[in-house]
Amino acid sequence: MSQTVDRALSILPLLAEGPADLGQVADRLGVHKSTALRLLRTLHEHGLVYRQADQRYRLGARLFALAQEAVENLDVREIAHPHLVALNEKVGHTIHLAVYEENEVLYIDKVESRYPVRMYSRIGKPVAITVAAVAKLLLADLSEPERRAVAEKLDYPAYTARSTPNAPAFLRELEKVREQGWATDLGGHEESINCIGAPIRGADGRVVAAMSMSAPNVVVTAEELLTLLPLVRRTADAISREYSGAVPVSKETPAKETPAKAAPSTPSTPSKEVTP
Amino acid sequence: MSQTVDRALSILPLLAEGPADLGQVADRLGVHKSTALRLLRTLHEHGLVYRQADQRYRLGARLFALAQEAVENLDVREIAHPHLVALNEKVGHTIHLAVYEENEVLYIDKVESRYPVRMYSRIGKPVAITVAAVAKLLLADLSEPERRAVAEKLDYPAYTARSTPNAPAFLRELEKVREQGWATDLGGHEESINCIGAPIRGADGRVVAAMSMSAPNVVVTAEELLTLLPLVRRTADAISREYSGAVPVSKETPAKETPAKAAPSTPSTPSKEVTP
DNA sequence: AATGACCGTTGCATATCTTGCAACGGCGTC
DNA sequence: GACGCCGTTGCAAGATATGCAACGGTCATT
Repeated sequence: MSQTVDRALSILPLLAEGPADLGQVADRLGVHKSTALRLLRTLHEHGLVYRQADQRYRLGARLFALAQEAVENLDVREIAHPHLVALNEKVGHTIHLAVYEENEVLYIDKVESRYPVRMYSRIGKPVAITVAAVAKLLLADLSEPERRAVAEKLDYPAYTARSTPNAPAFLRELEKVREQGWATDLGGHEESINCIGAPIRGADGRVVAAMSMSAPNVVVTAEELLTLLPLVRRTADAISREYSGAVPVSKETPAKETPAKAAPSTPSTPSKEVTP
Repeated sequence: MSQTVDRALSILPLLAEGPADLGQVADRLGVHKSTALRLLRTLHEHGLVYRQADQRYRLGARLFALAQEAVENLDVREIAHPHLVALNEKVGHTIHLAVYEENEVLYIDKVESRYPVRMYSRIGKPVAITVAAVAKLLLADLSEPERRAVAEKLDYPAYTARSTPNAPAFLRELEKVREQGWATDLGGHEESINCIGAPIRGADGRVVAAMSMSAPNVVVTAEELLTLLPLVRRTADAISREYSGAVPVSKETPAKETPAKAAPSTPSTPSKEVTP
C-alpha cells in the first residue's frame, strides 16, 4: 500500500540470500540505482542492513536484536519455558515450542536433547508444516473452512515415504489430531526421527501454542516414545492452566484448582517487561 | 533519507517494546492515524508485523526468519561452530562467538554449558560492551583513534565492583588485550561469572570475530579457568586458519572436507532440520 | 434498549516527497 | 594514460504519501 516502504522492505529478503551490491539490488527491485541507494541508506540508518568492507550490503545487527525482543515478548514462551526445561531434564529428549502465525508455524523455543545426537532446528525457523506434530496441532484448531483453505495452498514435499502426501490426507490427519487431542510425526520428516506433541490452550480453549518431544530411533523406538505421551500431555496441560491465569503450582503436584480467571475481556494488563 | 521508510522502520523498535494499537503507534510516530495504518499495512504484508486477535500489532514472524537466514550467512559462524562444539564437549563450559558491527558487539553463536548452571545470554543480544571479554578483543583491534572515539561514546554501567569504570580504564584495558592477544572478564558483568576469550583473525590479520569460554565461580575458580586459556587460544587459532583458507586439519577438527578454496562466498549449506 | 464515545477504516485533494536522469569523481583495468 | 565501472549528488517533474473529514462498527454507559 505504500510503494516506497514496499520497495525498501523487499530488499530484506533479497539480502537474506546473501550479500549484494548496489547494482544488484537496484536491478532486482527494478528501480534506478540512486533510488536503491537511498532506500539502502534508510535501512542502514535503522541498522537493518550493514555495509561490509567490500561495500556490499548485508542484513544488519538490529534485525537480531528485534527478533530477540520480539520472541521475548511472547508470554506463552515465558510461561512455558520452565516447564519445557523440567520435562527435558526428566526425559532428556529435545523439546520444541511452536506457534501459528500468518500461515506459518514457527518454533519459538527449544530445549536441546541431552543425548549426543543433535537435531537441526532453530528458533525462528519455519516448520515443515505438513508433517510436524506441532504444525498438525496448531492447524487442527482452525475452523474447518480455514483448515481447508490452508491445506489447499500448501506444498506437500515428500521428505520421506511417510510424509503427508497431499491435502486430503493432511485434512484427515488434522481431523484425527483434533479428536484425539495430541499428534505425532513418525518419520514423516526425517526417516529416523519421531515426535509426539500436545496442544497448549488459552482460557477460551483455543490452541495458542503446541509443544513436542522428539527423539531419533537410535535412542528410543516410536513405541517407547509413545509411552511418554502422558507426560507430554500433562506438561502441556500445566502450561495451559498457567497461561490461562492459574497460579503456578509449586511442585509437580498437579494440585489445587484455582478459579480460572473468568474475565472474558481480559483487562489490558500491559505486558511490559524488562530484561535484566 | 527517505521519510516514509524512515517512519515505517521506526515502528519496529516501537513494537519491540510490546504490542501497541493503531492510536499509540500514530501518536509515537507523530503522524495521522491513517498514515500509521498504511505504514503498518505495508509492514504487515511483508510479515514484519503481526496483528493479534485483539487487533493490536506485534512484531511478526518473518523477522525471525530473516534474522535466522542472516546469521546463517555469516561464514565465520559456519566455520567456527564445529570447533566451538568440540571445545564445549571437551571442557563443558559455555562458549560464545561474537562479532563487532556498527558500534555494537553481538553474539552470533553460543554453545550451552553442560553444567546445570545457566547463564543469561542470547544469540542476537547486544553484549555488555565495556566488560565482556569478546567485546574487548573486538574493540582492541580497532585503530587507536577509533578505539578512543568508541570509548568516549560508551556508557560504563557498574554491573559489579569490578566492572570497567570509565573510558580511560577501558582504553588501558584494550591496550593490554591488544598486546597479550587474549582477554578476560573476571566478574565484571556478573559477580560470580568469569570469562576468558581469544580473537579470530582473517587472512589479513584483522580480528573478524572473538570467542570466549564462561564459567561461574561455583564450578571453577578464575585460576582454574585460566588454565584452560591455551585450549581456547588454540581453538581460536584453528578457526582463524580455516577461515583464512587453510584446509581443516584432519586431527580433531570436524570432518568437513572442503577443497582448499578461500572463496568466502560459499553457498551456505542448506541446513537440515527436524520436525517434532 | 438506546445513546454516545472510541477506534479502525476509506476517498479525496493537496502538496510533499520520491523518483529517474544526467553528470561527477574515485578506482581498477585494459 | 584512457576507458569503463560503480557509487554518489543536485535537480526538476511528477507520482505518491499525507492529513482531513466522514463512515461504520464495537463496546461501555445511562
